[in-house]
Amino acid sequence: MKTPGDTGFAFPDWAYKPESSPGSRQIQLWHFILELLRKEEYQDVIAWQGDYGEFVIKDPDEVARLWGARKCKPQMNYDKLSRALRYYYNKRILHKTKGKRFTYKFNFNKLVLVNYPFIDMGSAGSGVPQSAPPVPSGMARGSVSDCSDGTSVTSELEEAGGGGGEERGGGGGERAFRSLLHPRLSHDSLFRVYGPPPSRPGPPHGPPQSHRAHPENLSPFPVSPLPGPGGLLGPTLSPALSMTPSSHLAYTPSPSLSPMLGSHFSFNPEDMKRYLQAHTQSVYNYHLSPRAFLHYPNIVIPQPQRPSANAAESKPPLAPPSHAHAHAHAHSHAHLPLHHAHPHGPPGGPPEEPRLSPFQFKLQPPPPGRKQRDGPLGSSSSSVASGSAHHNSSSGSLSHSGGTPKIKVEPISDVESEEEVEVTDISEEDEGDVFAPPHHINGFGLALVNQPHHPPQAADDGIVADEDLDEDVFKTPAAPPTTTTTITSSASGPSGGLALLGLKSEPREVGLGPASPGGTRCIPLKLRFKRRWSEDQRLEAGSDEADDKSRAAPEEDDAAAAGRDEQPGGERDMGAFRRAENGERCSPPSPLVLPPAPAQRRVSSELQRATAQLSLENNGC
DNA sequence: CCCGGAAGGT
DNA sequence: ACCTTCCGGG
Repeated sequence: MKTPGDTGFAFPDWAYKPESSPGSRQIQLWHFILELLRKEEYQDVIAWQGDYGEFVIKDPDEVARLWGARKCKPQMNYDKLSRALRYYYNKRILHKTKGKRFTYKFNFNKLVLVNYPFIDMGSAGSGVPQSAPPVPSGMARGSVSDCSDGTSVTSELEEAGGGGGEERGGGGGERAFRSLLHPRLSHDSLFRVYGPPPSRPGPPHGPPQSHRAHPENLSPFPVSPLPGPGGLLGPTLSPALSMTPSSHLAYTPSPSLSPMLGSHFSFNPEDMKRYLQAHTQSVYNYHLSPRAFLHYPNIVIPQPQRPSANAAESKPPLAPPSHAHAHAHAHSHAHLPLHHAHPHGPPGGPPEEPRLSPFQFKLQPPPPGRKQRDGPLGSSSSSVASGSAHHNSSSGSLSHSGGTPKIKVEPISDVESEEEVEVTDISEEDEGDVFAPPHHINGFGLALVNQPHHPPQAADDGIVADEDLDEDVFKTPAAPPTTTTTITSSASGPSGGLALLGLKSEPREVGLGPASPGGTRCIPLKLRFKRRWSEDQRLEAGSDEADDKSRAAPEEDDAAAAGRDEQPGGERDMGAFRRAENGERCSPPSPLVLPPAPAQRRVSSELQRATAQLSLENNGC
């Protein structure tokens, strides 16, 4: 298969780097796409379709026009826009779904937003049913504390599901969890679950095509773009992420959203803590690699535990009971289906005001898989394919070597292959400063998550040897361990900074206690990481991109989806661009935002929020 | 259509 | 960095 090299695994930096501070940067195309995807108004123009993260541009000219409007480039057209999209291939943000016209797919596999868990990819509307992640308190417990290391996510999950949920009484919810947690099922289940969107309730415009969708749902992997006989999936759903079902679960979207929206940021340590907690949990829950923490190296995250206090009521989400179907809830590990969603379908709904989103992602290119031409001279291309290599070690975070000519390597077929992770940056950051500037935190990033699927040892598929993978992984940068260590050790005072939570958290906090039995529990951290990583890799490898055809193995992808829309009204062409709205987008120094978030939201919710945040509504050229 | 190189802009 | 423009090739 692919070379080991590709192990990659990790998430690309770009995914992670928040960058842009609130006001600053310009909107990026992928953000914009995501934004459009999340709004129902644009369903006829661009919509999720098929696979997770896959979307189709139904009206290329319109999309181009919108983009051009946003960027004030009237000359924009699909040809140009598509060129820009192609650049994303290299960055791995997107890839093309071969065989389908105007169809692309976000490469969010396993990506989760980490830094700011607020993404909202969900549907737009108001409440996306799925949006909320359950994460009841129980989850929380599970998540982090399970084992001493935080790493043992897996077990946690299991536990949660099986054991103890407090929630059980809730009825269906429990089930859902289980599935979620179930290691094996997890992926499959995940996928299948949401298939049926409740069919958009009130599709304002939407054509009801969705019905057929189901057949596919079952299959974990929709697999290729072609859904097979049937064809497409529900149009509105966003494949990208699955949200949790949650209707029953009580998760509350918590106010967090609001905060962001409101634009108030707070700097309090408390808030920070919460935020961090949330983050942590997310990480744990989703099995993020430790790197996820890198962003805040010095911070220690408090343990997630406090469940719910707030959660309870803040947003009434959704959930019309009725439609929610059983399937729907299932899992969520990573994906949420989003879109469609409005519970009530408020097409006309009152437009909420638009908010701006302060944050944006910044991307960075991961691996250079590409080549660039050497020089003008033309050494005619040597195509060396060598490949292997990649950077070596250390740290240098940046490649200082200026001169090295790059070889053009063809990316091995695709995406998957390379991902090298650049650890470097991490290290940089970690080590770099202890005190991270506060704003550092701003921004959210994406991180890869592992899905829990299999228990550590079992490699069902037999895809790859774990060890090998591990090695690769580790080899890359050695950071992980280090990181871990660092984190752990650093516990610091709250004052200026928060302390990072050690990976290991104590169980007691959560209250979970010993309940967990998992087998893994006591594995050393390192091992765990390794395992986890291995798994990840394995998954990734498998999954990859073959979207077209190859993928048989299930994986999970997540994608982003859209989230709540903020203004339904007609923004469509006209108004939107022109109106000045608050114009706040530029908030300057924003410190950080701290959402009170309940900590445990799942990815989906995270994504949702983030998206929301992204709201790129800028206008005004 | 789709792919990417190249040059240029911000 | 991230496109935007242009363009030859498949």
